[in-house]
Amino acid sequence: MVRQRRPTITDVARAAGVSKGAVSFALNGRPGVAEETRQRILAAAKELGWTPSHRARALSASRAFAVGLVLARAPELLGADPFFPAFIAGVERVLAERNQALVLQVVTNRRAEEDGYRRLAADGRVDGVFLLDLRVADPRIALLGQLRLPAVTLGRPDVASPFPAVLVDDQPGIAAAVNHLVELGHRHVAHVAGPEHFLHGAARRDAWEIALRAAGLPPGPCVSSDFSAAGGARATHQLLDLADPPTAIIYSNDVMAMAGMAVARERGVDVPGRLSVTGFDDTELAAHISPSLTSVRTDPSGWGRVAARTLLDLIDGDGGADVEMPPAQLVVRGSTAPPPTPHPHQQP
Amino acid sequence: MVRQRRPTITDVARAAGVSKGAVSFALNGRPGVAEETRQRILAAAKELGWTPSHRARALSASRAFAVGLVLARAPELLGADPFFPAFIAGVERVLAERNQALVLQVVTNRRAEEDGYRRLAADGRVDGVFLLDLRVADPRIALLGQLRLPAVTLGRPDVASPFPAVLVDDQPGIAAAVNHLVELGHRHVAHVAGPEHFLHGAARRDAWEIALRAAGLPPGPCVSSDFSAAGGARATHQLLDLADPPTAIIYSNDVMAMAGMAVARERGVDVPGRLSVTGFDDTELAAHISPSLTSVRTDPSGWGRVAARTLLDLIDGDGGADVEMPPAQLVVRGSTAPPPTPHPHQQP
DNA sequence: CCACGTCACTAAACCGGTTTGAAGGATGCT
DNA sequence: AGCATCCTTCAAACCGGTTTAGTGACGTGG
Repeated sequence: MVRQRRPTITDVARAAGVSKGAVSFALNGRPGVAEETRQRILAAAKELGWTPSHRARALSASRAFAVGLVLARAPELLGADPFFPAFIAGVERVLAERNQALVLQVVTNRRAEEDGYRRLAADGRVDGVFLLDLRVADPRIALLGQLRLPAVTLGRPDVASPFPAVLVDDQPGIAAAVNHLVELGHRHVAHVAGPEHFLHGAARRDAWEIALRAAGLPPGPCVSSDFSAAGGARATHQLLDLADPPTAIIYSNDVMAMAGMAVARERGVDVPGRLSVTGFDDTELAAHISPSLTSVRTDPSGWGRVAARTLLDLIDGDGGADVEMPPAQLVVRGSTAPPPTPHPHQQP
Repeated sequence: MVRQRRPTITDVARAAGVSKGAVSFALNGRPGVAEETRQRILAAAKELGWTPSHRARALSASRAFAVGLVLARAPELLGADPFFPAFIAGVERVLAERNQALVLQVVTNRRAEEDGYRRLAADGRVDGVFLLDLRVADPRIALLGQLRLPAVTLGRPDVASPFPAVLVDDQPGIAAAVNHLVELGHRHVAHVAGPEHFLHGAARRDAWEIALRAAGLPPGPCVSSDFSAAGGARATHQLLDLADPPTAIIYSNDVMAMAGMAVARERGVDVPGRLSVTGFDDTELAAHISPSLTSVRTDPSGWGRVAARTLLDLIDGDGGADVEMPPAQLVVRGSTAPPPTPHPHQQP
């Protein structure tokens, strides 16, 4: 026999010989239902294979039981970015436990991004959202406030924000990379940054500069790029074209670092013999290229878990406090080494 | 003045001096409403800033207005896989046009994957799903049939399937890679395959074998791996350890190919001088490593668009036919070259 | 002048849950 | 015995849309 229609709460009520209300109370473990009746109801529900309709519940509770994520990425970057899938995986783990769903929107430019949030809010598809890739003076903070959509930011915004933040500190990782290079003897350490309008891009740039100054060294040249392989290659050419090229380059992500290593190689600049290179993210591939890439290990999946927990707590009305994540760690591999020894006549 | 509560259809009806039903008819462009009245209603709606509640509509229409995607990936692969973000971007583009949402579930093992589909179906969160990474004798086909959940498969299943398929043919791409290598003079072409239980892994392996046989050559050694950099490195060591190592290796994805190139380099085997290498996916990084990677270009974003269209049409009751996608193209770069010339005493 | 069809619109039912207010029955206390 | 109290249960309202059945006004043809 084929089940034509999925059973409703009314069917269960009829089967158990009680009212709809009683079924609802029994299912949600609320007091006011005799234990014996509760058991009878639950048995009837199991018998009929009934699961409460998420749609009906959503309407009744005025809740979506879902959270949203709007992702704005240039199409060419989407595939290469290791952050976003891992972040989502972490988010999912928490959502699954709490029976919530993740509604994803991928857009390819900023204008569409704000529309994405608007749509999620207008439709009431989600109860809250994640705010990633914070930008300088990010307009989305105000937008979400205006849309009355709870949110959690990844990183601390540079504008006043009513939302809890999951604080990821890139600074120690970059500082560790700088110090590692300085200890190896480098005095001329350049940086290939991410886009300047991203807070994390700017933060890594600042961390690089501060760490160098703390070591008593002038910051070397810095080139802003876009996190893509093509961009990393371009930036590397720029740096190596300089009259006084750096002996080490700190890249703001692994993809640019890998492209940079290739550029160096094509130009006959040995890595790490004549140029040391560090990445950021510690992607799986970083350990498996040649030379293997010294990089800063981050934990996007862990951030996702914490961000999800924070957001759900915020939606439930408790919580709302910032959470500090452990700092990123430097993983030293084969792409960093002492700088080339100076020419003999320069030695003391 | 702060708007406390979002307006409902009742508010609009009252403002326009009509009934709820009239508002609904006007909004949905259905006949039976005088043009003048319709304008008045739409004006009132705009005035109040009313958007129909997606939740109420979902309950009433017994539709979720959303589609689902359950993604099963080992955690370590999540970041490196260029396919999935691009696919989703393509999907999103179509969904946004039609005001549908994408509900994502990421799980890390198969057991959880089936539960993922079960949950999506039980909650009625989605009206249909995408079925990716088809496996040999894939149990999910039967499961979805049983759950009465419309689906679209990416690739043609090897079991009877009631669902439309978006047909992606990896075969021409692999064949082109093989032929390219054969034309360069290679006679000993190995393959590093993806996991055997994936249909696309098996398909690429078969394509490699068939193309070699068609060229009158015996298939070289084949090692199954897991699409990860670590796996690609292991497989490459295995192949280079052979008494009669191949002069070319066709990898089933770019990540493994890149790791393989690194292994070769570490072992002092020049690429492409002594070993030619091809990848699959044509990730952005492929063009920016050294030597640049010859690879097979695929179009996951295009597949996503077509898959989304097909699924939405299926849900709407029309369509249901398979769609054939254009074959993948070989992109020749620096990692392939003629094989090393044989030792003099072997020459005629 | 009446029967009939058409059009514009309304009232009410419906989707499937949750929540509230009240009723009924058992128990305890005086 | 009478009354307050507690527990269990039910009926009905509610969430905010869509859809159907029905009503009144109007125009037309016989």
